[in-house]
Amino acid sequence: MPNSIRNTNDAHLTMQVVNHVRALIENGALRPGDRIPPERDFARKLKISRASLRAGIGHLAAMGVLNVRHGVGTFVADGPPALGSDPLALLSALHGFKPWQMFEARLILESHLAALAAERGREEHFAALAEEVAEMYATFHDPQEYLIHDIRFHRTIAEAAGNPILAVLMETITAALYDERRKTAERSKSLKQAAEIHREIYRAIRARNISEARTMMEKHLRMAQSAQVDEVASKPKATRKKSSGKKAKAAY
Amino acid sequence: MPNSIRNTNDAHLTMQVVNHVRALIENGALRPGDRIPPERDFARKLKISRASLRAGIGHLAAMGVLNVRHGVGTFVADGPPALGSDPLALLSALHGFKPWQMFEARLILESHLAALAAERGREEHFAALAEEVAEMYATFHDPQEYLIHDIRFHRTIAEAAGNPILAVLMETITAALYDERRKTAERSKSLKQAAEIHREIYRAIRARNISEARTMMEKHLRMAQSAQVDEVASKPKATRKKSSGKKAKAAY
DNA sequence: ATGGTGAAGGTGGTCCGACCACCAGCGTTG
DNA sequence: CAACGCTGGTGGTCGGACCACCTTCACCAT
Repeated sequence: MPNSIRNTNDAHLTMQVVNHVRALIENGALRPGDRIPPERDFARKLKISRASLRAGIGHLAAMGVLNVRHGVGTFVADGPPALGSDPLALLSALHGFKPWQMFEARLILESHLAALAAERGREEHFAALAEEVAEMYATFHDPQEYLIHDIRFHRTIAEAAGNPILAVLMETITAALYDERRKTAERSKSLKQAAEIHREIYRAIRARNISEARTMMEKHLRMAQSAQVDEVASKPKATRKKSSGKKAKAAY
Repeated sequence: MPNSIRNTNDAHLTMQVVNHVRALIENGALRPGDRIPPERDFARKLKISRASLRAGIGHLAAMGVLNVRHGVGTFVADGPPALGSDPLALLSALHGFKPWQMFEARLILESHLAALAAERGREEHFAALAEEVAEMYATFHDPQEYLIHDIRFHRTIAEAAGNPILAVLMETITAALYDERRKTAERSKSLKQAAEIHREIYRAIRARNISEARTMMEKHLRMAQSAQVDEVASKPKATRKKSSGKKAKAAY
């Protein structure tokens, strides 16, 4: 049985809810930021129980399409397109992604993004980039604050590249990457150095020097990688007691 | 409020379940293909209601980490790493991704993948690629069947590239892309032509000719794009009655 | 008036317990 | 020996009660 694409599992009703909402979005009845009806009403309207409706909403929320706020309501996601950070993190643990693979993926995406930004970026983007670079110089003594602008810088490049899909993919990877980075406060030494490179990237993009933008971005990311590569090696290998044939009665 | 990365919402208990399972996976207690305890038992073990547990499982299932089979049990995903196809399709509808952006993203990923495959691929991968190419030649009169091997060919390249993360991203995009493609049966004329190019890609990879592999893949994808670009243009623009200030009482 | 305070209503979150639908396995039956 | 059908276990659905959170607004003290 050559299951062509994907065995889109999931129960009937859950699927029904997902598709219903998808349809509402596709035909424009729901737009980013909009609020969906209260669960009780919506469930009644769809002729299903609230539990089933919630299952569907859960799926949409897990995929980052809906945004649920306790005591307020459920809304269609609006911010920068994103695909939930957890997914990749989970898959990472599941399939044993290596850090170098993460960096490689990021390198490929971001270098292209930089090139595209140099090619298609507009004045407003350049201004935003300059702003963030300035902020980085001003905060390289405060890793916490610096990181904010670092992220915004890369995010702005992705926006300037004019391809939201690539931007989403980049966000997904960097989110998974930062999960580890957030723990280790960077030395301000390398931060100042990083700010320098960010500035060069910015200049290359503004000058619409495509290959230079790509090259600089690659250089930057390689440095970032080697700077973070230290604090690894201490990952305890996943050990699993070879279940001795019988029941292992795991400690779930 | 500079929300750094993502506002990881979701309720307490749902989160608790997700993290619990994540922990089980990370420390090796759960591996791909394993089965998790029955919902009733698991819920009791975690001291939560079955409903809450199901909410958590729902999230994990939506992210493609768990695979629920009615009447059988819930399992940890094992197949080729994948990130659920719906998510991107949903985001697509939500943020109005253009087809050319999809193709651009795919082009970037797959061309790199082809290059990496030429660089790192092993004999076993080459053999599998040859197999699929042969199958394509044998089935170019049957679009349905052809598609299977087409997919497998690209998937094998991704595997040969040795970076599962990039493979996941590719799968995500192609899945969203095929959703539209499945509807339109391809002309066998172009399929035979496509088979030719696949063969050339294969030869380039086997010869470890990195730049040639990349170039051929780019060529192939560009042709595929223009071949599919026809059946567009008929997308009814999302119209939304500008709510006249009052309540619109939409037809959810 | 102004500003704080608390009650009310609406919304999502959790729980319970029952029942339905599906699947695999095994014994019975022809 | 093969086909049938029962049975146990598992996920799917239901409804309805109650909890937790947020917003609003009337009320009261300043």
